[in-house]
Amino acid sequence: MIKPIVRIAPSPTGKLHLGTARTALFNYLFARKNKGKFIIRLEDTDKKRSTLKYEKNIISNLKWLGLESDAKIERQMERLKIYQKYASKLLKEKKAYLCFCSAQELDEERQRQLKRKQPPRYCGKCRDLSKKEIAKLKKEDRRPTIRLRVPDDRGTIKLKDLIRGEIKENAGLIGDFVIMKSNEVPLFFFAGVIDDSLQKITHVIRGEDHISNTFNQILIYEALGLKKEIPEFAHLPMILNSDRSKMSKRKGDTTTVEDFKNLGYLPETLINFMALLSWHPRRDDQKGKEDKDEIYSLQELTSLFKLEEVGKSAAIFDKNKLDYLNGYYLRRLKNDELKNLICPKHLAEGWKCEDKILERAITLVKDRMKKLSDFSELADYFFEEPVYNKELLIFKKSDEIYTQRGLGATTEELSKLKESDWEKQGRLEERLRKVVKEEKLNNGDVFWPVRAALSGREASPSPVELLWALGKNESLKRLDKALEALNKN
RNA sequence: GGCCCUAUCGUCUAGCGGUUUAGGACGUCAGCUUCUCAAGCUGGAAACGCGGGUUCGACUCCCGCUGGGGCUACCA
Repeated sequence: MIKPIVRIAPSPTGKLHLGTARTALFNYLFARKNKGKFIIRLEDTDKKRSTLKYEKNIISNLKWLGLESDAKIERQMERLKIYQKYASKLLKEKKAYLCFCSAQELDEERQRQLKRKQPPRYCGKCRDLSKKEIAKLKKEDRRPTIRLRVPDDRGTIKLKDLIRGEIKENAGLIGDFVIMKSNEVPLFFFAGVIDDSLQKITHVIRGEDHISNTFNQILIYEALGLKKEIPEFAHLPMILNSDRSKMSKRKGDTTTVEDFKNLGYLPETLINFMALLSWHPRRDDQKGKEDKDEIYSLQELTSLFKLEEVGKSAAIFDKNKLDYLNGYYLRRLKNDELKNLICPKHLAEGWKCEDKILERAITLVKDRMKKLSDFSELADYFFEEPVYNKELLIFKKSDEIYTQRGLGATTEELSKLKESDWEKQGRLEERLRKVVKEEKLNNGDVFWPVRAALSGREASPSPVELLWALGKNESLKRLDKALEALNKN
C-alpha cells in the first residue's frame, strides 16, 4: 500500500467527544500501521459556535491520548480565499449557481414537502436565473448562497466503502445543495473536499453519520474535475448510549475526553477501550495472546490494526468494561506514579500530598480503585479519625464480650510492640495471631474489631495493613477510642 | 415520511458453508482464599431476531419482515 495520509477533522464547537477521539484513534492506527501520516484539521466554518477554547481542548486532549498531528494544524477559516476561488470557478462553469432564496422561504418549502410526504429537497427555483434577475436581487441587498447544480442525468452514485462495501444512492434524490453560505464561508463538506484534495488525503475515515455527506462530496469532486482524487472512504459505526441512543452530551452522560480525564481515567484505558469498540484483533494475529485478555497498548494496537476488520454495527458504550480496564491500568502503576496522578487533583480538601501516610494509603487502596477520583472516598479514614459505633465493631459471628476481650487484649499486646517492629507487617500479624491463640478466640473476634476500629468501615484492607499504615501512635489512639465506644452502654 | 447503514450471550466481540456441544473479554452467579472488601485463581449460567430461499449441509450466501441507528440545515 502507498503510504496513506489520513486526517481527523473536528469542528471546534465543543469539547473533544469520545466519538471524535475514537475516530481519531482509528485514523491514527491506520496511518501508523501503514507508515503514513495522521493530520489534524480544524473545521471551524461554523462561525457562531466555533471557539478557540474548544480548539485548545480538542488538540490538548488528543495529545493527552497520544494522538498528535504529523503536520501543521490548519484552520479552514484561515483558508477562505481558497474555497472562494474554487466556488467562483464552479460558478463560472455553471456547475454551481447563486441562490437568493431566504431561509424562511426554504423552510416553508420544506414544510410543504414534508406535509405532502415528499422528501424535502431544494426545488431549483434559482437554478436558471438570468443576469438581469440576479442584478436585481443583488440590488435588493439579498445575499446569495452558492448551490451546486446536481446534474439531472447523474443517476446512481456509487461509493466504495472500505468497511461496508459498495453503497449506492440515487443522485435524483439529492437536491441542489448549498456549498457556500451567504456570508461567503463554505460548508464543511465543500471545504473538506478541497482540503482533502490539497492535503493529498488518501483515506477518509470518519463516522457513519457522514455517509450521506459522502455522496454530496463525490458530486463536488466531480464538479471540480477532481474525480481522480476522490479518496477511499471508510465509515465507522457510531458509539451508542446504553439506551441505544446516539452518545451525546445530554445531562449526566460523560461524553468528553476531558470529563473522563477529570474523573481519573487514564489515557491507556481510553485508548484500549475505544479501540475495542467495533473492532477486535484477529485471533490468528495475536501471538501468545490466546484469547486470554483484552489488554492492548497503543503500540500493540498499531501493529495489530486492520481497517477491513472494523465492524459495521453500532457499539454501545459499556462503563463496566471501561472501569475494569482503568482498574487494571491503575493497578499496574508504580506507587509513586500513582501518587503523582492523585496529587493534588484527586485529594479531598485538607489532605496534603506531603502527608507521610499518603503513600501507604495508596499502596493499600490501589487494588480497590476504578478511577483516580475513587481515592478520596476509599482512603478518607487514613486522614480523618473515624466515628465509632458499637455495632460496627462487633463481628457478625461474634458478640460484645468476645469483641471486648479481643480488642482489649490486642491493644495491650500491641502497645508493648516497638516502633521499629511496627514497620514490619509480619511482626504485627504475629501479635494478632498470638492474641487469638492465647485468649482462645476466633480470628473474627480480633481481626474484625481491630480493622473496624482502625478504618471505621465494614470493608477495608486488613488490620495488619492498617496498623502498618497508620503507625503506632495513631493506631493505639484509635484502638483506645474504639474500646471506649464498645464499653459504653 | 423518504433515503442510507445495520443485526451472534445483558454489553464489546470471535466466527469468514462442514473443524462448533458457537470461542474470548466485561458484567453476573458459585467456589477457593478469608476478619471484611478489593485483587487473584477455578468453575457455572448466558447468544446466532423472525420467515422464506440457495446448498448434500447455513451463524456464515440471497430475499423479505421486524428491530436498532444515521441522514434528511446557509451545523459539523
